[in-house]
Amino acid sequence: MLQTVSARSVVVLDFETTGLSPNQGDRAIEIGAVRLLNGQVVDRFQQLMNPGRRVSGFIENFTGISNEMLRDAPPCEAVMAQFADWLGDHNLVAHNASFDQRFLDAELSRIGRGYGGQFACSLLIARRLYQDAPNHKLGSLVAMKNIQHDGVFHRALADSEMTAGLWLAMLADLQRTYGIDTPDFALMQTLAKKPKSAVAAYLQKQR
DNA sequence: TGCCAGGCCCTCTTTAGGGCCTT
Repeated sequence: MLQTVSARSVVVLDFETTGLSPNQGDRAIEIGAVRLLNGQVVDRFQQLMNPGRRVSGFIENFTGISNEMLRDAPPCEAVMAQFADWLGDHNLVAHNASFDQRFLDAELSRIGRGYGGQFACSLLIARRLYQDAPNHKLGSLVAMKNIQHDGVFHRALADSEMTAGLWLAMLADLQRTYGIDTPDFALMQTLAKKPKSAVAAYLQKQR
């Protein structure tokens, strides 16, 4: 029964970080996530975390997360342990998932934790479904698909909510445009790997 | 000292280079 629930619900994840690469010493400073079940947000997770060092002025400006805000935040290790418990074995979605996966893996590895779910990338799927979009940045796709948002960008929970909205919009377009009744997670993962030229034919076969 | 991401994807490609995305 748990497996059925996990297969149908996904966690949409977003990190704010000190930089682009955990391999270069960058750390997470905020995690935001929503759990989607049957097209609805049924749970949320949001937490700032103290990476143990000061963040750059660029990151303060980019995210609006200041060193002062992080000073009293719990350490990454404590937050990530909470998140691992919350995440369980759910599958994951993120915009440019390879980025968030690298940080999730790096932060969980530090505390000897892991996760059982798999990732799907909303960026790779959007590049295939919306091939004529001017670009595939999260903010641009949110505007193009008229996805509701509160005007906050580059904060973890706000970005995860918008990514969740994009995910649902893509599922709806697969139903509407291609007649796929219940596009599941595995179909989305497969779609993300298809050559763009093969997308239409692949989706026709899934009807 | 000086350097510094990584993966996808296109093309003036594949014995490579550069733009797009994420912070």
